[in-house]
Amino acid sequence: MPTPAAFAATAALLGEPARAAMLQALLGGEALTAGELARIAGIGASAASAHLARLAEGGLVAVHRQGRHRYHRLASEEVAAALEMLGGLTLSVAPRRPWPHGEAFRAARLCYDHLAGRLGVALHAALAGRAWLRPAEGGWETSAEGEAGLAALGVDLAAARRARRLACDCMDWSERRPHLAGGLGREIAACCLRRGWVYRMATRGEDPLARRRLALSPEGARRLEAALDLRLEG
Amino acid sequence: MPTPAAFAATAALLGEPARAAMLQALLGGEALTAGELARIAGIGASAASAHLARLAEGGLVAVHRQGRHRYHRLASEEVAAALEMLGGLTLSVAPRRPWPHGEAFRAARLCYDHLAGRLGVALHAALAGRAWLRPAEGGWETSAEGEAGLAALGVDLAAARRARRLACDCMDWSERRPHLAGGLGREIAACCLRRGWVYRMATRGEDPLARRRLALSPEGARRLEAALDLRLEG
DNA sequence: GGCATGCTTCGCCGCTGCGCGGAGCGGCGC
DNA sequence: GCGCCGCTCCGCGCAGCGGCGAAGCATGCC
Repeated sequence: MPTPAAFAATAALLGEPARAAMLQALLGGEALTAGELARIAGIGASAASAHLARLAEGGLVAVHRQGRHRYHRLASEEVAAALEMLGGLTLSVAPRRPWPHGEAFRAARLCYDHLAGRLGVALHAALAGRAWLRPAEGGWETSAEGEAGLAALGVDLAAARRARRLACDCMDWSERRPHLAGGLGREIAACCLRRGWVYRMATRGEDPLARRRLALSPEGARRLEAALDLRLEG
Repeated sequence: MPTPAAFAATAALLGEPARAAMLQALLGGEALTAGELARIAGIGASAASAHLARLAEGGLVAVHRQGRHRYHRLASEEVAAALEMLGGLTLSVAPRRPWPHGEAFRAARLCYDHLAGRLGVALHAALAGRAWLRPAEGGWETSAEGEAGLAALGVDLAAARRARRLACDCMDWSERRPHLAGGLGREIAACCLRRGWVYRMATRGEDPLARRRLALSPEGARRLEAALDLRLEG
């Protein structure tokens, strides 16, 4: 456990409206430029630059320069998990009027780079319940059936294994049960998006939350049910 | 997902050193008076009072007056889970020099009112692995064997069922796997403490973190191994 | 009743830090 | 080369917040 001072320093980075807006936008998993983030946060370029410098210094975002743009993304999935958890806490301690994205968010969304919401939780339960995954040190490992099944779905297992962790739990604030994160969570999400089984409900627009909302296509529902007996009531 | 402003307001409550110190102290699960918290945070009584009022207003702590004392505790286990997760994030983004409690904290500690660390994670794995628990809506439910086994250990199942949630996961920052929270998690911890199977390594002292550290007694190790085949390398 | 204790309220002060505008720097395209 | 664009650095002003001490209120003890 860190010292209170170090803990507070990290929390303070999240506790400022402009930075919070930027981080929430980055939870969509896309890398965004400083200018986009400034517009999202509703502040000028210079203020945004200072905020992003502090977030990078604090290890919460990673920067990647490309030409005259600077692309920012969350530094790790720990950051994403903490943001999700704090978002859930905020909803539970400060029950506000229903937020426009609330219900749709609960069905299916991206949590940084992996699937969350009822879809993500159901997928996690199906993978563990059918023994495609089994508990391992620090998370989960794939079983033989799991490897075969995932490969048949088109998941890039080699890419998943290159991640720092193959598979681990990420707490889902809306379902209060874990969904799958780690390299495998990322690759499953990438596979579903690539094959059109799930798709973003908005690809552009100034609202950063809208881009995180996902919908399951009929094809996707069919394939997931066939492979994993996964059924969503929605 | 909350609005960025609401999210930031909650995070800002955590992002102030004095408040962070108070909240970390409350993670020990004991209710503390305003005066104790002021001393822990190293500030005067009036400043502490203002901070505690804001924490209560924000829904992070609950207050219970008893005579001329005001006892404060964390408002819910969601708060505890978020604090633990942010603590883990802080350690991972700002790897500091080893903190005196670091290693001992990883072995066994209290996370608000339930067991955490290697002990907590091993217990969770043992309960699920031996099918004393099975997945349910919003967390876990007990199986018939589980109820018999837990009752034989001396866990007060009736008290556990009175909680808002019987059993759910709480992410363990040091092990990166879930341990057991909810009413059952609380009662298991209470049972182990009551029977002397685990004990606090410090019951008094100004260091709030020291009180969270737990040790497993030889008797406790024996009983848990007999009942659940639970073995800790330590 | 009288006094000590625990906590809160109030008023004040000082500082941190957020935001802006302007200038500076580097990359890109005509 | 020149101009445009994205981003960063500098200096300024302002506001919010955290800290303290003194006073006020409630509770408990003798």
